[in-house]
Amino acid sequence: MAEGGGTGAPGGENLLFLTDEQLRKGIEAMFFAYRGFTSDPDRILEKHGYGRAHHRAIHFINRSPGTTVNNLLTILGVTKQSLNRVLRTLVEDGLVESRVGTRDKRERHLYLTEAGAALESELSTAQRARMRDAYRQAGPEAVAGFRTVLEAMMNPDMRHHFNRLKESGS
Amino acid sequence: MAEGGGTGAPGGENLLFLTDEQLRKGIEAMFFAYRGFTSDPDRILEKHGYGRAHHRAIHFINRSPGTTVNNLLTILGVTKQSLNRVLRTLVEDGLVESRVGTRDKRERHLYLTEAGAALESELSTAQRARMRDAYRQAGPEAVAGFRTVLEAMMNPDMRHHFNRLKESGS
DNA sequence: TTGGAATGTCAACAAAGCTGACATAAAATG
DNA sequence: CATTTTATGTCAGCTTTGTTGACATTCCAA
Repeated sequence: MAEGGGTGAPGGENLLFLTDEQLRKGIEAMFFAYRGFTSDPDRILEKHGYGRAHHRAIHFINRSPGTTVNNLLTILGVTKQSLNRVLRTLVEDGLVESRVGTRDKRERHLYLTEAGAALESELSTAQRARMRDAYRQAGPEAVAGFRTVLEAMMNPDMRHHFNRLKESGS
Repeated sequence: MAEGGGTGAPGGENLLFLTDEQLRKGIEAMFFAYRGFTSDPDRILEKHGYGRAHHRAIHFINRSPGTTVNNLLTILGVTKQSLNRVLRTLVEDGLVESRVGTRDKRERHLYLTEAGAALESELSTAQRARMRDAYRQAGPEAVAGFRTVLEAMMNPDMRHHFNRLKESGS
């Protein structure tokens, strides 16, 4: 029944990792890590005259070829007007093809062109390389924990999108 | 000598967690989780008529009271002109106090006022609550892994700032 | 004391978010 | 079948927040 052994939390668990100070460090870690996470793609995008918004569109079009504007919208969580501006430049530049739907002509189905796939590959390769280095340094168990916490941090509808993407292949 | 056992990687380790597909999922998890991470503060900020940039400034001024504009600049990784605009509104609104340095009059030292501390607390409480829930769901070992991977993902100079912040208290 | 370096501010511009208005196609309703 | 309502996507204009360029002040070193 001793309280000094590190199990003084309600429920009998050790909750030292839940102190405000620990949580604050987690918040800052998230902030700084996200900066690292985006820095390599940002450099590449700048070279091509694009921004992070273009990257996101390209990523998810590659991930779900033939997806509609509306579907992309809910995944990205931006307004259609904002997405539209990005898509327009990508279509104009020949990186994305927008095909009018056959069943429902209101919809546009989006595909990467060869050039679009090339840029996607360049971005993805760089971002995966950083992820791979971090994973390798941290080891498999840390990676599992990383993924668990990230998933718990998502809003439910984001988690829904995330899990749907998980099922499909490349 | 069967290759199907999961130890077919060079070096004799199990590197299944480093497949392109795993890395891609990690990338997407990072994207969706960051959205969740920022969603609560964003709601609060909107209520007060501020943006994410204000939150970042408030957070790090609270974390290092008396910090200079230049120091804040390197931590936030934005241009001084961009930061200046944000700081000006915070000073005008009475959330931040900017004192001319005594030793070096070129410098401005930044402090939260009482009102600034109140907003910081509101933002921080919300963000910590989400972090706490995620940590609690995931458990202490997952949290350790989470932190390890995030730190490995940072750029070296960001990691430097991160570790310097860790040392100081609240 | 004078010239350069560091710090911070002002002005103008670009990227990417937002709301509002609108055109077109599909679906629902009479 | 005609008409209204709903869904999807586009165009215009505004806001936030990033950028570079020009500049004032202060410090330091020659």
